Amino acid sequence: MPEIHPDPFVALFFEAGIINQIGTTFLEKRLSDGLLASHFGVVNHLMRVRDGATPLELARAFQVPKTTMTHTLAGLEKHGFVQMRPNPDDKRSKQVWLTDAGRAFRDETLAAVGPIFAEIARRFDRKDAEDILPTLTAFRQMIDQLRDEMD
Amino acid sequence: MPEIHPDPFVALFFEAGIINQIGTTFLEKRLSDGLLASHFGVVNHLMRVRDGATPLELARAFQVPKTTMTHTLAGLEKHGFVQMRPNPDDKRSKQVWLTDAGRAFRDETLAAVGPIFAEIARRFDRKDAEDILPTLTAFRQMIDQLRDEMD
DNA sequence: GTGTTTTGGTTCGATATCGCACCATTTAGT
DNA sequence: ACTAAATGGTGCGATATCGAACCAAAACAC
Repeated sequence: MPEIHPDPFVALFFEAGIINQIGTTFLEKRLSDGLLASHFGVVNHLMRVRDGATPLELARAFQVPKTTMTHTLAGLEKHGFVQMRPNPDDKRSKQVWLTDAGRAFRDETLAAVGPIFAEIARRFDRKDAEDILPTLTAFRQMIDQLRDEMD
Repeated sequence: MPEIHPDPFVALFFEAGIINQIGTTFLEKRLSDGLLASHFGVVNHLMRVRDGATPLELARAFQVPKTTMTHTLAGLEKHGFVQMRPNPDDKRSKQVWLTDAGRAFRDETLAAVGPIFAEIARRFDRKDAEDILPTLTAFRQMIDQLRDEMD
């Protein structure tokens, strides 16, 4: 099943879909309770990009509808991983802050998936991955922009 | 929000997730009724890779659980886009065959998304996409293999 | 300043996704 | 052949996802 695509852009979307699917499965197999890849994604983002982000910023970062983010955040709050506070700059808005439990959750998850990434590094040339990354990121930014222009 | 990743493999999964998300949204905005990207994906696969594939083959091609594929196929059948027939080689199994309506659905959808890909091609160097594709595909194949070895 | 529009967020309902348990058939072991 | 294990598929239940409608606050008219 070679899955030959006439258009490289179509192929890009296809490969992204499969990689995402497999990556999500990898991650969720290592998570307990009712925790999902989306939960980890948000916690990770808060830790590495900006703690105290607003729900809408998070929704945009992951390109999901804001209703989806509301739901994900409710789950994180129920687990005690984040705390929602009012946004001092805008009374409509909120801020999402990590708790110690949230940081611990992130560390544990990273530890749990560590072996997978170690195995991936064993099987795939790290430099090859680094080489394609700038182009892939540029592509993502471009369609991101295109999406913004379309509503 | 630069979203800097320490590990290029992590970054690959991240970019794949966003690209998949945006691509799915692009596609589904152009679909009517209750039709989803997953429906189009299956029909497209049947047309371009192998008509008469079994449900399990399809599930593996898209790396989704077989229950998900059962559900997707039920939707396609309800729309009259595919027909399920018993597999003559294995009485447990089935074959999924496209109908004329299914082929028409695929053509209409391709026409509907055509302008998006035209715009993408206007904004991104096709050669750049072609250049990274082999590495991206190799990466996908590797994690695909890794996943198989892990259950 | 008052009315209009935009923006941040939630509620609600429909349905997609997926794990678990199950059945039927096929394959493997001996 | 006969049992055990593996495989293809479905039913069911829980929950994630997402669009539509909504509310409140903010930004923009003028």
